[in-house]
Amino acid sequence: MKKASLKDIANLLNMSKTTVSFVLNGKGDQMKISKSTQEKVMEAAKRLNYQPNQLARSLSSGKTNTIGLVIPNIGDIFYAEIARAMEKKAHKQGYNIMYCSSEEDPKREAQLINMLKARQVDGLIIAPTKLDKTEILHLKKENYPFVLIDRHFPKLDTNFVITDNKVGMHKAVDFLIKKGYKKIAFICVQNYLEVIRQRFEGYKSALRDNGIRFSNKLVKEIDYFTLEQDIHEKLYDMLSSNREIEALVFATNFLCTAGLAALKKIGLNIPKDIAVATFDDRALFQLMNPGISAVAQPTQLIGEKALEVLLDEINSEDKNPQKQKITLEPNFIIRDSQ
Amino acid sequence: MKKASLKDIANLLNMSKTTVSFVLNGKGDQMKISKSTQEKVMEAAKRLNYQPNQLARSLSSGKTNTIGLVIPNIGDIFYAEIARAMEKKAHKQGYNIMYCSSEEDPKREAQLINMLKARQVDGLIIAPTKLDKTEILHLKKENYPFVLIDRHFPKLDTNFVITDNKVGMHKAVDFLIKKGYKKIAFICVQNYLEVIRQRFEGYKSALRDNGIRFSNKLVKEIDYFTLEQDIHEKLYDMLSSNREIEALVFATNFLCTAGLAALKKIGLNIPKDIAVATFDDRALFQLMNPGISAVAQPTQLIGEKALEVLLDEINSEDKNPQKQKITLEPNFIIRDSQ
DNA sequence: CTGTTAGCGCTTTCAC
DNA sequence: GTGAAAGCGCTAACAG
Repeated sequence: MKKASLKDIANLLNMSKTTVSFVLNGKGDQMKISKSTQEKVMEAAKRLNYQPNQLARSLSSGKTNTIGLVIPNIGDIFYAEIARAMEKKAHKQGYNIMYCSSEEDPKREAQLINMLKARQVDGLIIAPTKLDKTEILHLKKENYPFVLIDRHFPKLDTNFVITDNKVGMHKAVDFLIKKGYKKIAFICVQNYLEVIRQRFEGYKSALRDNGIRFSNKLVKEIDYFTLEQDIHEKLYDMLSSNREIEALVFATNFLCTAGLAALKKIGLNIPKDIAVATFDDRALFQLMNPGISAVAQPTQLIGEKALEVLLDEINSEDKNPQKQKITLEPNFIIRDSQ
Repeated sequence: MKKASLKDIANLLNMSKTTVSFVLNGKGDQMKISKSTQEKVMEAAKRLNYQPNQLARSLSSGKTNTIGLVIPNIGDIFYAEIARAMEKKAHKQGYNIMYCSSEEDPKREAQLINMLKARQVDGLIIAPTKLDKTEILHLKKENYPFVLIDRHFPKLDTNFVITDNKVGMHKAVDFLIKKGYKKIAFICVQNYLEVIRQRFEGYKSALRDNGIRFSNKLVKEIDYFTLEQDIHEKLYDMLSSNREIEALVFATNFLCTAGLAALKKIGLNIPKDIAVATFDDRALFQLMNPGISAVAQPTQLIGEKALEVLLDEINSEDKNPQKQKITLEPNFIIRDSQ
């Protein structure tokens, strides 16, 4: 049997589509449609198993009640958690999320954004992959509602929800120092993004606040593409030429996992031989032995806030409302790695 | 500036929408539209930054080129990998995936399926949460194209792509036994699905094949909703009251991660004090120390196959084609946890 | 080669 | 209280 449409049920009941539409949209009373008519409509709808066609509805109303989410990688638990929190909240407000994973590919990201726009999503939430702003500038120019998460462009006036990378790293390093560690090395990636730069700032400021002199020798930049090997070499060199290094702070979770593997190979014991802390928490760090202390970002809050900001903008009367710039504070989770 | 529509560019060029539509859809040559006209159209489209409205297009054509994917949990890497493989393949064929996570809630699942249908997705791929078949029966009755993954209903004639759970678990347990372990406990969830039942079968058949007597005492059912706590208590009870248990086999990856955390708290060393193996692999299990041996499902294949089957059905001339039932064989990956 | 026209299924204004 | 009719933006059969 073919799917029933508004028209079908109108025909069946010898009424107009208008009436049926009103009733089905709960505007029956408001439009003063008689109880009996309303009942007939509801009954027929149920009997025909009527399901409104969202496409038609959206085309007509100009609203899809869908928001698009573009993240670099669904497989990454960090983004998965954000997505989940967002979805839950969205659902409560009658919105659906359309997730897309750009797989860290800027081209794919651009495609996805366009696909979502073509599908007329009411707004976008994006964790941009690259420093390439063109796509974002486009959205801005078109006045398309969107909010950036995780990463943002300091010079652009856009909505964003990020975590305070500097503060997070400061917390970690400060804690180590208070624990008595003084020679603390900072391990990061080469050619780093804004995010990493801020973490670096946090590292330096923690040293400064505690009266410890910063030394460039304690900073190691690792090549992302030969991660495992490079980190092993650099750590080995640094640790054997500089016996006094007491702690390692990693700028990202993947650096930490690679670094831990390297330490294991080198034969160093945590925390006996060397202390460790990292930015970005992972289930792994909790399960490991010893547990690795980590700066955890408030993923749930990020997801919820981002959605909130977006819906604010979507539902705003103001055509071009003030952009909301939200920076959340991360937590340092203390485990047994120092 | 308002978004440009087909009509806008037709008006601008003093042509009909038809012509413009044909050109923009690449049917220009086929419709023998003059080169000059085509160029004019393309140029205007570019200049106006024309982006077709998919809603309108789909409403008119009856095709959305979107397929809906309903999984129990995006946060689960198992589904994330399936989704990713599927997405990649879909993209190549010009389809988009709309992911939805039911959060293991049957009500939510039903809602999502209906939402996706309302959005006129061309087909559905579903990892059903529960044993309640009503939603699935509905789809079947309506002849809506869909394929089940991961879990299925043996008695229903539907497309599905699953892995052979029994064989997978048999491989794991058999390996442990061959390694010399005899007292092997099976840890699963309460109220389990068909999937778990099959894994349980695999466990029992491996014991049987090796002449080991099955004991109910070695089976622990954990409450999904208080996982962490419950698994800790039950493992603690079991292991302290039954010192001879030599190995733990987990029925799912989340049971295993929770179980490992519990073992760590209890203070047991793997594999010295106790051996471990699990169904479902995760990156985590490889990174950990020791690496955890695991039955790996061919997630990528599942994703690709499921999509293939679905597209077959969608594009089939036959209104009610033969259902494809695909069972893939999992691998047991040996690491250092025994 | 290009234009006219009738939908797709729904919303909503205006009229009776 | 209810209906007619104009659109939303696009496709595609048909006409010329």
